[in-house]
Amino acid sequence: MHEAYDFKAVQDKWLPVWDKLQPFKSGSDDDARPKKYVLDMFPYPSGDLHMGHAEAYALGDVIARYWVQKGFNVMHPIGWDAFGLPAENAAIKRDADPRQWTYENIAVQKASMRRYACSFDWDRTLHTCDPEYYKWNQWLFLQMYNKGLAYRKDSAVNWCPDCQTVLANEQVVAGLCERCDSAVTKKKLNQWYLKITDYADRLLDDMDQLEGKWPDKVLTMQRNWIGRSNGFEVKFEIEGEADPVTIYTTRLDTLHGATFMVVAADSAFAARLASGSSIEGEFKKYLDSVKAASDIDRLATDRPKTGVFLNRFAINPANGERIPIWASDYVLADYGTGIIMACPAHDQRDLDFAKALGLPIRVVIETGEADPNESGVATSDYGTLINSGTLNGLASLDAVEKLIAELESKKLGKRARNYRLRDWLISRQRFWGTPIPIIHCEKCGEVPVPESQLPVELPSATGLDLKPKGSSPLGAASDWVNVSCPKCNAPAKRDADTMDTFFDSSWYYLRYTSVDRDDVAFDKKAVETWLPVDQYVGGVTHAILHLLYSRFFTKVLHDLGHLNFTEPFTRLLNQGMVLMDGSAMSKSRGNLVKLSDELNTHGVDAIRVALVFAGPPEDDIDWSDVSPAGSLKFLNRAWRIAGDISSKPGVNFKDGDVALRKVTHKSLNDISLAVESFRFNVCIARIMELVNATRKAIDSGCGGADPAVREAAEIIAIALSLVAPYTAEEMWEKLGHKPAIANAGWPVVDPALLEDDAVEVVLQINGKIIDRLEVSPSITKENLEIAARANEKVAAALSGVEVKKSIVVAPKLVNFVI
RNA sequence: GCCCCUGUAGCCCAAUGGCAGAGGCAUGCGACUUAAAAUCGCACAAGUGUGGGUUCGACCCCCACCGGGGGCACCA
Repeated sequence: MHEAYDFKAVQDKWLPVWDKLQPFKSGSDDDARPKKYVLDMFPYPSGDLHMGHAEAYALGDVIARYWVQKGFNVMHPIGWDAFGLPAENAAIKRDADPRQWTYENIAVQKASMRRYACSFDWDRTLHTCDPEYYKWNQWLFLQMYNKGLAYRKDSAVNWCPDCQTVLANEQVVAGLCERCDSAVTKKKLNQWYLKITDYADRLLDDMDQLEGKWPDKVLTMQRNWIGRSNGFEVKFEIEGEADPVTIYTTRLDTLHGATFMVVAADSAFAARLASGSSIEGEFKKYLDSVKAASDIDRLATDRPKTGVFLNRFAINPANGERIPIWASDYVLADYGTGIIMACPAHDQRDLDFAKALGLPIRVVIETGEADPNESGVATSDYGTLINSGTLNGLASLDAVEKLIAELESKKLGKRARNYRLRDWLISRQRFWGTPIPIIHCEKCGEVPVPESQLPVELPSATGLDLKPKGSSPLGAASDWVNVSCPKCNAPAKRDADTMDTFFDSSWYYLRYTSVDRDDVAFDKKAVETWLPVDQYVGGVTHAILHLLYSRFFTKVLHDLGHLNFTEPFTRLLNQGMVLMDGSAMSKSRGNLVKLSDELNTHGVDAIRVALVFAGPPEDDIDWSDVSPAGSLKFLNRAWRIAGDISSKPGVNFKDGDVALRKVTHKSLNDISLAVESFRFNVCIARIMELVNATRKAIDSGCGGADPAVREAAEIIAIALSLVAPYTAEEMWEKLGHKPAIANAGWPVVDPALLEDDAVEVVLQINGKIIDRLEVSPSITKENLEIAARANEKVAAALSGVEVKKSIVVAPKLVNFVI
């Protein structure tokens, strides 16, 4: 009778030992070993860790621990994304300082991570809410400010009425606040922006080097988000205006079909065209109705088109035609020039508008499809030009070339590009974030805080009303906000807004290299040693926001001379979500599975194994399909093997049972391949297989004293150390070794043992299997065919018939076509 | 509406174009037990969503459709 495996005792036994040995402390910058930087997305400290964290960190851990075993100098750090609204909301509820809530939660999560046995280097950790960290946010902001990459402007911004703060475009999902699901409205405000649009082309083009290393899904999402469009700008004269206006189109070939012009109703240009004219009242009424509509209304695609005629006319430069100008909300003020030429026959939106308001529709491209006048469906394919004067008969693309040449020579048009991407709005009217290091002086205007005065620390929250009210709570901290101008010493005020917390996370991966430095954001040599990140692991929820911003920051810092690379994350793994009964776990849904409960019931290792084994890492896991009890059973079986080994450590494995050794080395080979290709579920299946084979060898094969059995057990322990570190360490001790198994080294596969003595070859006639044959794996094609023809059943089938073709794949199959 | 991913035993999942099954869960039977749980052993099952095509040969490649998931959705 075996003693029972007591996971609780094993956990309590090894944790303090590892704390002392620190098996995952990364080496210094001049370590001779090749480096690997494995990075998990850092958590937001809202309460304790949950199932999603458990999965993500288990996966990252497999990778980090594997490279440690392989002898790499691995850096695997963790920190906390510690600024943000939840801390502030919790503080408001409890009338406390957000600091307290945040640091308490960090302590809770850190303790959980230690128990969860994450292979983090605890000497490299950071909290973005520490002044030692956000000082460098401010420094970075000023670097960008000095380069003109951070600027202020007035514009209608996304406003969340619930959070009482502005949102970046990326934080608005289908018209709703991504955080609280409130309907987002527009508000005219003066705000800080980062000029990410300057980097649009590079952000797009550099994705070529990420191809195959990042999930296609993420690359596609980023490409869509940037939304580069290649087209043309064309100037149109306006009757009664001195200067022509410019429109943007991707379909220059349809220029002759432009039967009207539409300007964005909420643009300054529309207001100017309307002002003082007879339709001004009507226009204002329309504009008011447009402004009242929420984003959700605007986004409804089946919404009927509306607009108002501005009683003005433009001249189509292609044919001199006088076309009416309308204002409508289906044209966006902040894309292109906010003015379009409308070609209803070949653009569905324009067609819908023309039909709704009774405007002419002229087909100018013959595509062979039904006439849009009758079908109501715009024909958007390229084709042959008609109704287009001298261009008639030309193919679309030829017409474009001819037109652009003419327009260019008359300075009426040129090739142009547009992007869906907008500049990144970073100011937030909240307390718990990085203060923007700018002082507003009546005389000098915006004055950057001198570098020597950084950080601009947040004042104490005591006495401040943190409740959202549309302006930053910092504005009320009079001791803090009132300062003298660094330039002229006159009384001035600090900028009271704080930065979007995505600013914090856009460069934290650089800071890990230099957490103990207070004189620089990051040490150049350390960064050049460790970066770029070799493997980044995190949720697909950050496919656009965080990953796009981080790529942007890396390029900016590169251009400023601080980095020698332009992409921060070489490889990216997106783990799936952990669901319960088909939907995301949440307290309100009542389907929340508490991680701490599961850990108490089944132990850390069993939970880690269960999560990793549940399926491919990028797939969602349904917890109702997961069996932590089954995982614990498996760990038990593995652990018992260590107790059944009766040979001494150091015994020569070469003297062991060859059959088992072959299984062992085949498994080892498969395990390595599976880990390196992120098929961690397969990796565990292979370990299970090896455990089963070893069990059999002990019970009914070569027995527990055979060196091959020890070899198998040691390889099981080391492979298991990637996923189930406690069980592995316990096995390692039982096998007579000293801790830590994390540093045992990855066993080397003996290629000679991967060769089978004999393999089974399939014999087919016309693709149908008629027999099997045992042959040597090194058999030649010729010999295999001879052997196949000699087979009784084959010979019988082939006798008297003509073999049209024989396919011989050594050493797998022979197929005779008759 | 457009684009992408996906569909294999009751369930989760494996299978460089070459014997559909590696592993697990669940289930059934047996061993141990006074009994049960745990444990151990054995067994069970699909012809790969549907219809075409390419190929000597297709879960794998191509086309269409169906179901599931995701992204984009007035960006001219």
